[in-house]
Formats: sequence, structure tokens, C-alpha cells
Amino acid sequence: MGDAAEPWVLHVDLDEFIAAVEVLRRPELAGLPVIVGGRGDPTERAVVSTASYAARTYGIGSGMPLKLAARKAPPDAVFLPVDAPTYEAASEQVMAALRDLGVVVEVLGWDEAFLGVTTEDPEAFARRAQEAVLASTRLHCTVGIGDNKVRAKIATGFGKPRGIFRLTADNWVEVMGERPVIDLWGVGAKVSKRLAAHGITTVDQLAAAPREVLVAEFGPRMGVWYGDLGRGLGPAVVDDSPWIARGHSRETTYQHNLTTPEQVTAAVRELAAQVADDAAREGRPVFRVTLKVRYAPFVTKVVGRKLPEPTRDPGAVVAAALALTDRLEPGREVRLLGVRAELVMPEAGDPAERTPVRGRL
DNA sequence: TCTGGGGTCCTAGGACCC
DNA sequence: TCTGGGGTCCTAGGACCC
Repeated sequence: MGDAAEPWVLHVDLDEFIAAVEVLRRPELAGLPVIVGGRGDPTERAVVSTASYAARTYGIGSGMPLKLAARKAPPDAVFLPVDAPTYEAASEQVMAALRDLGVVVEVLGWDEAFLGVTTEDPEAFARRAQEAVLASTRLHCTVGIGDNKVRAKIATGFGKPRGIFRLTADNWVEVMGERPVIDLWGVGAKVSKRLAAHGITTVDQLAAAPREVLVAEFGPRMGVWYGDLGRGLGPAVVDDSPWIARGHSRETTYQHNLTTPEQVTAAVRELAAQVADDAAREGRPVFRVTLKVRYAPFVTKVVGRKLPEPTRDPGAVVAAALALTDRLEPGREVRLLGVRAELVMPEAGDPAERTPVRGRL
């Protein structure tokens, strides 16, 4: 193995993060099936944010409706409400521990980060990262090692839990070649189906697919991107510049459908006021407002409008959201409402520089 | 089973302009 | 006289991720 220091991408991913944070403050929950989601009431409309490994053995996982999780859960299962501020704080601690290693840290979410590391022994560095996180937070993590972000991210899955796995051009085909395309980061159920219609089901087949076929099916950017994904190709630059959101949104699924226009108006007003607040706190003007509605049983529409000119006035944001309610279909029961504000970027970067990526590679 | 909330980016089509 | 070609802006819809 390498004697020379080389650049590596490490992907650090906390193990059962949210459940683990909950167990930290309630040690008596250790080893139990812990399910965190919504307000912690499994009779409500909500989904599982994280299930502990013990809960996963019952087939409970992220994204599953709480009602269904309750049916699968054993009697000793514990349902807890999502406590975002606490996870935020734990996440900050994790990221701080990683930054203390003296490397570039690109935060991907509460429980994930890429590290840009130049080292002759990435496994040793990965162990150091795990130890640092554990010492600082008592949380365990898995580290994927790659020669780019795609491979590092996918490598993590093979290291779970608490492990380390290396995935590079050298072992890509051996490790991933026979696997279904849906195992790739950025390929979901829909794309997987569309690929299957072209006889493409494995990573090897995707890698070998003619570019024209993929471009014809998915367009010039995504087609090329999927082809690269099949070969494990992707960006390797880890960027720690601060994240600037393009917009902010607030949405609510109502426990009971809204049935009257008055209810809808009041709800939109409330959501829009929150969004206007979020925007105001950043001091950035809003240039577009969108209204999302989910009609019963589960039909989602989004309507939006660019404002005549960008505004910092919260009242204008609320007014724009309310104006959009004219475009809702009258008489339909509403399950969810959401308002989103798009914000003027401080310094619009060159769009040609953008990489087409899912999940912010 | 009955489906959260907060994000990102891409694509397609129509309008408009030269 | 059966129909340009390109570019940009805007909106809606779709897909994916944590």
C-alpha cells in the first residue's frame, strides 16, 4: 500500500445517529428498539426519522409511516419525538471534532461529512477520525474511503456499522459491478425502472451503456451523469465553503384534513409568516414564492410565481403566498400545505460551473 | 402500510425576442 | 404559402437525498 501521501476522500457517517443521540441522554434505552419520528405518537401522520439497529431487526426503517412501524414494533419499543435542536448541537460537536483533525470538512447533513485528506494511510486516518468523534461525542461512525466522493459515499455502506471500507477504481468493478443500479447514490426507484426498460439492471451494464441511449432517455446532463455513476466516476473536490441555501420552506401535514377555504387561508398565512421570518433572518430578498398543496388522499401540486421585484418585506411574502391560494382547486380536502421562498444569492456563481448532482456531491 | 419536512437540481414546454 | 433557428425567461413537474 501507498508509501506516498495521496489525496483521498473520506465519507464519515454516524451510525443510527438520531437514535444514538437519544440513547446518550437516556442510557436505559441502550439496546432497545428506539424509533424517533414526528411527535413520538405512533397514531399520528408522521414517518420514522431514524430507527435504532434493534428496531431495524423488526423491519422498521427510515421513511416508514409511524403507524406501520407501531404495528411491527415489539412491546418494549420506545417511540420518541424528533428533537431537532438537540441533534443539531450533537452534529456541531461531531463536525468540530472532525475539523480538529486539521482537514477539509464538507458537511452533508446532520450526520454526514466528506473529509479531504492527504495521507499515505487513509485507513489509519479513518480510525483516527472515528476515535476523535467517539472521544468527543460518545457517538460511533463508519468511514468510507474513496478516490472520489461517489466511491467514498458508497464505501460507507459496506463499512456499517463502526467499520471502514475502501472503494476505488481498483476494486469498483469487483465490488459494485454485479450490483443493481439502485445501489448507486443518486439512482432511485424511478430511474432504476427506466434503466431496466433499456435492459440495464446492473452497475456493469450501466457503465457499458452507450452514452446516446442514456442521453436520449434522461437528457444531456443526467444521461452523462448516470453513465459516469456506473463507472464510479465523480467529483473528488471536498469543499468546506459555508452552505448558502437557495431558499427556505415550511410545510405541514395536518392531522385532520383542512376542509374550508378559511382554514386554508389561515394555514397559508401562518406558514408564509414563518418563511418570511426565515428569509428576514438571513437578510436576503425573496424573489419567488411557491405554494405546495397535497390534496386528499395524496395528490401533490406546486404553484409559484416570481415576484415583480425582490423584496425584504415579510408582508409582501405573505401576500404573495395568499394570492397563490386562488389557484387551488376549490372543494378539495387538503392534507398538506407548504410555502417556499427563494432567496437572491449573495453572489450568483457561474451556472456553467455547477455540477449536476443529486444530494450535493 | 398509507405515506414528514427541508432541501437540491434537471427537464420540458410555452412565451417572447431577434 | 404550410412554416427558421437560436437564445432566454418563466413555470410546472419530477427525481433524489438526508
